[in-house]
Amino acid sequence: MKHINLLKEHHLKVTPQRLVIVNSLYEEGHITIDRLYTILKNNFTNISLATIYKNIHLMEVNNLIQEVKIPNHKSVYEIVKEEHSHIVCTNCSNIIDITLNTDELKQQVKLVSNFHINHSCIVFDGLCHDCVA
Amino acid sequence: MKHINLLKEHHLKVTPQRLVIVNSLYEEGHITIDRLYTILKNNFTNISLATIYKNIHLMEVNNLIQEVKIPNHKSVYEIVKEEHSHIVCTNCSNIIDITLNTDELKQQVKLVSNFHINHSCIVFDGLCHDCVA
DNA sequence: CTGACTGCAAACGTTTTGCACGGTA
DNA sequence: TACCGTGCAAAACGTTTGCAGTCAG
Repeated sequence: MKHINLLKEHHLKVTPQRLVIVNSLYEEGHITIDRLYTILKNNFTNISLATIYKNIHLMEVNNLIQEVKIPNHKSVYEIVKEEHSHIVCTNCSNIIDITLNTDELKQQVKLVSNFHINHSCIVFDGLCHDCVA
Repeated sequence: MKHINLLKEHHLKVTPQRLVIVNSLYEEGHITIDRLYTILKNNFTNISLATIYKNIHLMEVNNLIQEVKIPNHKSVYEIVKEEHSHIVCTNCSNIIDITLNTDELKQQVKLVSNFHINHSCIVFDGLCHDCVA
C-alpha cells in the first residue's frame, strides 16, 4: 500500500485504517466524513466513527490534511499541498482544484485595508461542463 | 425601530424578536448564533434558541441574510448586499468587508476550467492593524 | 515492552421538531 | 379571525470523550 511515507513524515503511526484514509483522500481529492465512513466500512467491518474523527483531527494537527469549508455544502478534507483555489458545481457537487495567481488581488487588499494578510481562501461556484448541458 | 421595511420587503411578518435580530445584524455587521442569543436575552427574558434558529433559517431562505463560512471560525451571518470579500483577524477575530475587483481573477478561472462560474467566495486571514502591534 | 490506536458506549454541543399558546395582519 | 411566530421540551444530529483491549514500533 502506498502513502506509508506520508504518514511517517507527519509523525503518525502507520495503521491499516490510516492507510485507507490517506488512500481515499488521494483517490477522491476532496472527501467528507460521511464518505470516508462509507469507504472504511467496506474495509473494516467494525470501523468506528470515533476512529475517523480522531484520525482526521490528528492529521489536521500534523498538517497532513486540511478542512475546506464550502458555502451550502458539508466540509471536505484534502491533502495539504501548495496553495490553490476550489470550484464547486452547484448541481453535482463536484469539486476541482485550480491554481490562480492572486498577486493582483492581494495588492488590492493591501490598498483598501490595513491588515497584514496571511492566507487567502477562494471558492467559486457554478456549473461544471457536464452540468451546463 | 428601524428595519421594519427590510422585513416586509422579504415577506416576513414584523415581530419584536425579528426587529432585534435585524438591528443586531446591522450594528455588528457579522454575527454568530451565540452572540445573537446573548443579545436577544437582554431584550426578551424568555427568548428561545429555537426562535433564533427558525428566524435565521427563514431570513436565509428569503435572501435577507446569508451565512459566511470562515476557516477555523464559527459561521457568521450578515445582511445580503452587493458581492464583497472578507478579512478575518486571526488574533482578535474581527471581520471586515472589502470590495474587490475580481474580473481579472474570473478571467483566469475561465482560462483554466470549463465551469460556468456564478459566485466567488473570498476570505483572507491575517492580522488587523491593532493586532500587528 | 510501552505507548499509541481502535472500537464501543456514553456524553456533549448544536440544531431541529412538535405542540400549545399568544400575537400579527 | 386565521394564520404565523414564540417558547418550551424533546428529539435528532454531528462530534468528542473515557475506557478496556489490541497493535505498532
